[in-house]
Amino acid sequence: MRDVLAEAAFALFLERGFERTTVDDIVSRAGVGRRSFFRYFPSKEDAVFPDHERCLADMTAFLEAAGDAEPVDAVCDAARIVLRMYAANPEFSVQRYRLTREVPGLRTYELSVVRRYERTLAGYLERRCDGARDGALRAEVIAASVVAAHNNALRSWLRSGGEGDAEAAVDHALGIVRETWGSGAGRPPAVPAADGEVIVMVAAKGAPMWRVVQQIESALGER
Amino acid sequence: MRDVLAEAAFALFLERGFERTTVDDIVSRAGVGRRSFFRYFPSKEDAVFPDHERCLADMTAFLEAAGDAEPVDAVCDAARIVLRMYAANPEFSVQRYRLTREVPGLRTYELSVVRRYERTLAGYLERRCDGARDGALRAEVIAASVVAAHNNALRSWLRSGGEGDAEAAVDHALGIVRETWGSGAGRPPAVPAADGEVIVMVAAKGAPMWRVVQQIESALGER
DNA sequence: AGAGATTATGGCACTCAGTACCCTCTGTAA
DNA sequence: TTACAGAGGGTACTGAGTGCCATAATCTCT
Repeated sequence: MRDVLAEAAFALFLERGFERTTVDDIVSRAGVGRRSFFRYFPSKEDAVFPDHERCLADMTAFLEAAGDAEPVDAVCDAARIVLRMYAANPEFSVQRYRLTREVPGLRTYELSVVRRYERTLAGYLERRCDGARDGALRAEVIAASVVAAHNNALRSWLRSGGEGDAEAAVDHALGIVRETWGSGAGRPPAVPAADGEVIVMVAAKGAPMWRVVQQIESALGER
Repeated sequence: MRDVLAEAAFALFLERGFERTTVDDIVSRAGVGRRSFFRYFPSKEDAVFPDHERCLADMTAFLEAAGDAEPVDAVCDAARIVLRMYAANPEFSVQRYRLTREVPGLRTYELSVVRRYERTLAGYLERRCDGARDGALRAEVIAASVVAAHNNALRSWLRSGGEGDAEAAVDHALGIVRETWGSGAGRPPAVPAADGEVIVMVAAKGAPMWRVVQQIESALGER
């Protein structure tokens, strides 16, 4: 029944637009009572995102099971759960994206959903950084970075009409975040016992941090 | 008149709560017609944030005038404009914060406002990184980081009841972002001509990037 | 099977935000 | 004075969302 309603709603939204479709239109197409609509969806907007609630639960469960994995890696992997939900139905996702772009009410609704993902990630990071200096701050900033990177890649995939490899695009975007916030987010693990190998780096004074990191990483990669 | 309405609305929201206050209540306290309310505020929520529109315009103007300042510094300074708006009326800001925490509709509205700030910052960064590798992606991630850091500090100041130095808290939070995304965001400037001074760093293989950056910075700071 | 309880669904009436349309009042220019 | 413009006010309407109750389907226990 939930599915019937969501399908009827989405079809009508595509035909006449979101705002020019009333709840009465939806329930009459679905052949159910008006009251039932609000039993399954607290608002008209919810019918456009019928699967986010479950996805959020998946993400929460994933992070609870994440154990002692590297925290930034864990939240990046958690973000990929969302991507996979979109990628599972490319046509639907693309149509919904176009709809959302045009309807301010849906944009706002989507923001509130994204915020919940972000809070979930930040909460996990905060737990993992418990007690570290600026733990909560770092957790929120990293979560925001992960979400922004994920959404940037996701949206450009959606804008392209669902062509190309969404996973690869998101991997690349998240790669930048991981490079930057690396494995030191939160409780910095003790520097692992080196096997004697060291890096010697020479950089000009005033060189931007970002370049420094890149140079170190490429040096590590070339070995 | 706008001010009269906003004041009447806010007073009632504090007394009875946001949802239990109707627009009719507001206009009758303000002594104006119902229709006039919607002339000044497109929605009931807007009456709670009467100054964001102007603040957004200020931010846009600031960034337009920013010229060739270091981009990350510029967006951090732009974010401080928002802080100053809050800090200008601590009592009001704190009360509004408490109200917003409790009313889902206001939280959502606030998200849409925050998003507009973020888009403004990201747009500026994108223009400044024009053509750089992953320019748009970096711009969005940096903007999200700045907003998250700013909001984290702002909110903890608001939670404390407006005590303490908000500017200092935000400076510290933004400092972390600047350390991280440094002056390399976007079009990385040519490494400045060094005056012969170099840094030599030794780190264990596998050391987290974040620690590496910290060590370099503390070495720079100790000189 | 059948009484009783529980749950899903439908219907009705209501509140209230937001909008379209039109009216009045006030000030200004010719 | 008339012509006009623009700010404010009033009325009626649409449509989302809610509370309440009636009804049908399903489950449970004996």
